[in-house]
Amino acid sequence: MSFLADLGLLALGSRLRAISDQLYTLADEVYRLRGLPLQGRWFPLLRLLQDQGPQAIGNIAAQIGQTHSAVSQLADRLVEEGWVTIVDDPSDRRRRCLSLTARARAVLREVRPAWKAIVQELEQRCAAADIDLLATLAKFETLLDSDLPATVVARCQASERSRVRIVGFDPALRQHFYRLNAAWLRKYFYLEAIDHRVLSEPESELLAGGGEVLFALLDDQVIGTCALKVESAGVYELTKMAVDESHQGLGVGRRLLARAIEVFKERDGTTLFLESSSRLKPALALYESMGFEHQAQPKSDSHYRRSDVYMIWKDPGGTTRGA
Amino acid sequence: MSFLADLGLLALGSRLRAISDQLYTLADEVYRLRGLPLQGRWFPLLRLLQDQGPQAIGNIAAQIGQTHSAVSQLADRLVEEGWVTIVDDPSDRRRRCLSLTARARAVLREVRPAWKAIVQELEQRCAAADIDLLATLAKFETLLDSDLPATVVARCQASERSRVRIVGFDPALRQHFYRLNAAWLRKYFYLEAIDHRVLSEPESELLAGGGEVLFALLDDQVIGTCALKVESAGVYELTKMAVDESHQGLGVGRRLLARAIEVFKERDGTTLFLESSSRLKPALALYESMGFEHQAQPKSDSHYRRSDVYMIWKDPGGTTRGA
DNA sequence: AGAATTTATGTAAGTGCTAACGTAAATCCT
DNA sequence: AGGATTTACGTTAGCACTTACATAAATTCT
Repeated sequence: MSFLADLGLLALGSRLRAISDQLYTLADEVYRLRGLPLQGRWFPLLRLLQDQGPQAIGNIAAQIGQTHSAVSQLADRLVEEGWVTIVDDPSDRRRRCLSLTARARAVLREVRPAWKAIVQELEQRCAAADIDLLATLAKFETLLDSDLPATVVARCQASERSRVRIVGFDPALRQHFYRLNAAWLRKYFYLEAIDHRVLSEPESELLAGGGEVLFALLDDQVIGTCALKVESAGVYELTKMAVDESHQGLGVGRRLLARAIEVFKERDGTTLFLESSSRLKPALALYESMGFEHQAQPKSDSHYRRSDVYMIWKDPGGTTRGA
Repeated sequence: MSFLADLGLLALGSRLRAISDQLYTLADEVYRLRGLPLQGRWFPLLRLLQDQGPQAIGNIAAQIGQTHSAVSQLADRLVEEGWVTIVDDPSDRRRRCLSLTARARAVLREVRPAWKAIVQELEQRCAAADIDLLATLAKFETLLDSDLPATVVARCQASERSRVRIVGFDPALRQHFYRLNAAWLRKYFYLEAIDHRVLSEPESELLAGGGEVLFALLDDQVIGTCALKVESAGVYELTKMAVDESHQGLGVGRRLLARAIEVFKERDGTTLFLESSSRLKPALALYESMGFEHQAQPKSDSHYRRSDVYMIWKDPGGTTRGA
């Protein structure tokens, strides 16, 4: 069991559930020893009826934090065992009001001292251990209220963002250059012959001519890539940009692009262009934000049938973004 | 839901269970958003296998605080879904060791950042709320360890003891004089004719002759009774002593007896005797401890067929016990 | 070494709860 | 007023877990 404790906040669910079960069996054991024909799990419902009089099922469910189904089923059982009766609400014939039987009220009067004893004993032990569990729990509950999952996921992404590195070509990663590009090409279009050739042999098709292939790594995982191809002296094409679908939204594309532009500048390129498709809205938005400008007429000698967009990079001045 | 909070420590079980469920759905939601094919409930098992290598089922159960059945069933499911494999332990052919598949290990590597994000977010929020939930919980867990139910029941009894009052005869309680005595008589013997007469009409049979009938009340509930009957001038018989079965162990009998002796003294009685049966060991022990002494030969003119014990009270001196 | 006990696990049945669906009654909307 | 929506509840199926029992292997005890 100490393993769960070692895991800390991660195993909190399991630990709390275990404590919860312990508390229920504590109550059951006390009831049994006192000869009270009661079950610990009935407590919230019975106590609610005792404190606040007859209640409709949905109402009870809301107050004790369970579903109406649970209350409905429990109610059936308690009726069977003679603890509550169900009367139809005359003012609203959908509702069924539960109320305690005389016997239940009598037993509950007898149970009261046991409840008191449980509370007192727990309070005393908590005081001795110098903890205020109720206050701590109350705060913790409110802290779970707001939109935790989204916040956690955002935190995940921030951490990933900081773990992403952009690196140059490495033969060991060649397969990923193919894999990442093939994935999106197959999704939106289809692989053309030229794609297959370039993706399979980046060394001869791109690097040999003075181009570059970049990879984005998340730890040791390849999640994105893009390439620069030399079309003619000083004229570079940005191409074969792809980011793994499950890692989009991390800004990987932007960083690949920024690095490609750096490379282009380092090599004193004169023109940087790209060809794309009007169907790829998010990609186009990225290109625009990085300084690419749409050209009125498409490139005359495009290699791709899918491309209907032609953009040329204009240096927007200062470094828009660091690496 | 605030109803549960109002109940404080009593509804702790329900609240903890609710929080536990919330935490599981938090984890599930995070996994879903990150595209991880994992369930929150698998975490303790998978994490254990990841941290400590292949483990036998019983071992796992002990570490994660569940039954072996639960682990066995979960294991079957995880095997079906390709997360773990089961290999028989060669050194002990009863054991089946679970170990992670390669795929599971890969996925778990990917999950790690999500775990980290969850922990960090919760830690941050806890810090902001100025609570140390883990420390509080750890203390609370140890505080549940020792024998709580028995302690609580003892506390109940102590409280009842302080709420017990001994009162004189009241016509409104006459039925209880019959009820309490009939209960034990039917259990150990049977009602003799004389019993029925005395129990039905205590006023004429006991009080009219200068006797007394005492009742023990727990709040407004009659849980014990006993009577003094005048046999002849100054000679009193202690009789019709009965304590409700579910309220024995509270010292009610002792207090009834003590009060009866007081009454006997107040009325300047000369002899106080009782008749009983050797079968009623606990009662005899009480009589002895209060100063009654066994007589060698039984009373010659006993009214009861069941009685084979005859005791006479000898004042042990100082007041043994207050009321 | 053989019998008795303990240990490790599987299986079946049951409990407490939820999600998802369905239905009747009430309410809202012109 | 009459149709659309909402509300209150029941029902079913399923999950996670438990208890109780069964069984085979290991261990202990003479």
